[in-house]
Amino acid sequence: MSRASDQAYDKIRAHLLSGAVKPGEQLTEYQLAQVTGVSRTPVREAVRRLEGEMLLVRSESKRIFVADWSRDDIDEMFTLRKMLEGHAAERAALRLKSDEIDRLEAVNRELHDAVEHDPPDVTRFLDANRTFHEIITEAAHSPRLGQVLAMLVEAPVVLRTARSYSVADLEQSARDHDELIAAFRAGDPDWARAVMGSHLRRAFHTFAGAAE
Amino acid sequence: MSRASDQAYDKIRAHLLSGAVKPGEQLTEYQLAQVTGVSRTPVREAVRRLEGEMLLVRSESKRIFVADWSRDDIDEMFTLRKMLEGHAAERAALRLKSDEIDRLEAVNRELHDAVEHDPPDVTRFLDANRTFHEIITEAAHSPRLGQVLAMLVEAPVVLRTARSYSVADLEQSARDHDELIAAFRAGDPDWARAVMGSHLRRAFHTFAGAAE
DNA sequence: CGGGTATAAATTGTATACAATAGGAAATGC
DNA sequence: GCATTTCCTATTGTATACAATTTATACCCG
Repeated sequence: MSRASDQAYDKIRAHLLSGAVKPGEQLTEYQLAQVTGVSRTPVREAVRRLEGEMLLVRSESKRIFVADWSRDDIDEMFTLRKMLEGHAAERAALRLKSDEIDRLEAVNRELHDAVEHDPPDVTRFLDANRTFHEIITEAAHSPRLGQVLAMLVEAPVVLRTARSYSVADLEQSARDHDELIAAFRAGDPDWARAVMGSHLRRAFHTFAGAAE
Repeated sequence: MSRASDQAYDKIRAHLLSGAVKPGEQLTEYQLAQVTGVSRTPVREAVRRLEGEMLLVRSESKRIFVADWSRDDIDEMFTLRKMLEGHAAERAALRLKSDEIDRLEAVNRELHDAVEHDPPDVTRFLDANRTFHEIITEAAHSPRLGQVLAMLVEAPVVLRTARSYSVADLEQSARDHDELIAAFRAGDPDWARAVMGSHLRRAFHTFAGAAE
């Protein structure tokens, strides 16, 4: 994509995920143009993208607001992710080559490290986690699945500042990934789907706690 | 919705679905601005939306092309729809009130009429079909599911000009809908999901024939 | 001729000015 | 004092000019 609108997208997204702006808060194109240092034109494109990812929403009168997620919203979203990522895991189990699984293992080692750090490095955890899931989605060789998931995956992360991740949750996530890798090595699609399902359901309860 | 960008969206979309432009064909913003009668600015927004719905794609160098769907693409898309609309049907079976089911019946009568017309009125069929599925998605009360499905549902219709719908296919579709309505009346989510699954799989084979 | 390079054309990307619209505040009437 | 209308301001929407980038063409040299 274009340079300025990408820049705007990255900056606005980072801004939202940093927690510097609160859910429900209004944003204006002008304001975002100031912050990102580009004109309103590319800002508009970035905003549209972020709307697509449901990090921003528009009021009836087209004003821009930071998305505000209810517990039901989060439940719904994880239900969809469970379906779609479960499917992705199934396909990945049938397609992943051993060197790709090696890569998953490397990413998950990184993730383990982030968890064992004191205090746990949540940002590094989230980055590694994202990469881990992206590799699986990628391996499913299903471009539309990838596109659809892209708009679902990041959304709840906007809430991350609202909660303190418990070390136990992070550790369990890392262990889920370990088991997922085992399922991939075994080439067992049913196993992979099942692990992915429980992994995401647990994640839901972690996030849901933050939205009460 | 008389905003220029909405106008542009509707016109471009209709243009694509009319079959006036062929899959793989390049379009330019300037050209689309001429056709739609608005400036490039709203055209760009419309194009971005249609990209999101995967009716348009961009080359590596950001040029705009009419999406070209392979048989595998269509398969993948119907697989995703089966998952997501199956889920929607399940939820709808638990939530639909009898007056809403009445409405589904009315829409499906319209659909039957379109099929029995000689020759079958494919446009009316597709409109009624879209409405039918929208009511179900709506009844699922899952906004994100709705958003995700919106980008999947229309896409293969761009291929419709490439095939002649067989009357048998259309009739079977109408009967599938009848059975779906029965499942809703019974309030049986499993039945609803199963019918939706076979309905969409059949639809896949219908469309897949067009993409060979 | 063929290949590579310079040049022109086509296309998308960005900034900015202005238009349209919605929201809020002030003024008015009762 | 409260509701309603009017006007002003804030915000989004559109057109257009220009910049950047990519593709196509023409040209030169071997």
